[in-house]
Amino acid sequence: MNIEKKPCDNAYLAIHDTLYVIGGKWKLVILGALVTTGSKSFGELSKMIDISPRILSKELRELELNKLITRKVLDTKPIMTEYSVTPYAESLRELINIMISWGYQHREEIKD
Amino acid sequence: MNIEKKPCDNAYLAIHDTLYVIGGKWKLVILGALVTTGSKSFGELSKMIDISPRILSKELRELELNKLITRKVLDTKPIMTEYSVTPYAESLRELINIMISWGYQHREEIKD
DNA sequence: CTGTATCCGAACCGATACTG
DNA sequence: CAGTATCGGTTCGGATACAG
Repeated sequence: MNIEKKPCDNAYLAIHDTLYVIGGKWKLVILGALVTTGSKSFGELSKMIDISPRILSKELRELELNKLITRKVLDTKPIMTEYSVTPYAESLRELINIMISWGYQHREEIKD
Repeated sequence: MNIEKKPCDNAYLAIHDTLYVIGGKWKLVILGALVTTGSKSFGELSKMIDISPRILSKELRELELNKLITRKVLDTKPIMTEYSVTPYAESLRELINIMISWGYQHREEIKD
């Protein structure tokens, strides 16, 4: 997907691309949680953002594929994992912060 | 929705709120088109971003409800419309610009 | 031209049970 | 604890025809 586009790509196509990577109901929420509160285990994330394991698993896999997070298996018993944002994901920090403040602000705006 | 949330809202909930307003496959693409290239008619938007009329209509209605765009009916024959971003939507311009540049940049990043 | 109505397949996603 | 398998419901969205 998003391949075979004309070279004369323009702005809204770039937005399309971005949405393809971090769009959907959960990816930015997950990244936001990791960015603002640091690395988390699978279970911590699951509770924190109230998402079912099936979906969380899928989303984390996709984020990892896009090099936005890393998965580390801890040598515990039973096994535990640790998900962290990559340095590359730092490039999204500004985007995430804007989303957060816009969310707060919009809730006020809509009160009418 | 997104009402009845606890007052101790936190970052990922704010992101959730933002995504509720401008999330989905099309809203930011539409806003991006309007922000970067100015007001457009229904048909222009439809061609520009390659979206079916049914979806476009629905998305525009929702954006209007959230006070992000305005719809103006022109006194032509046959009738035409003009969709524009509101001043309020300017608060999203920064977000949109980041999305655009991130989209371009990510395409490079992923080339491996 | 600007939408709406209908149809219908695809994607999404939540719950739950279960394996290692 | 971490994650997968299965199931089923809901939403999404594309195509098309059509009405004002």
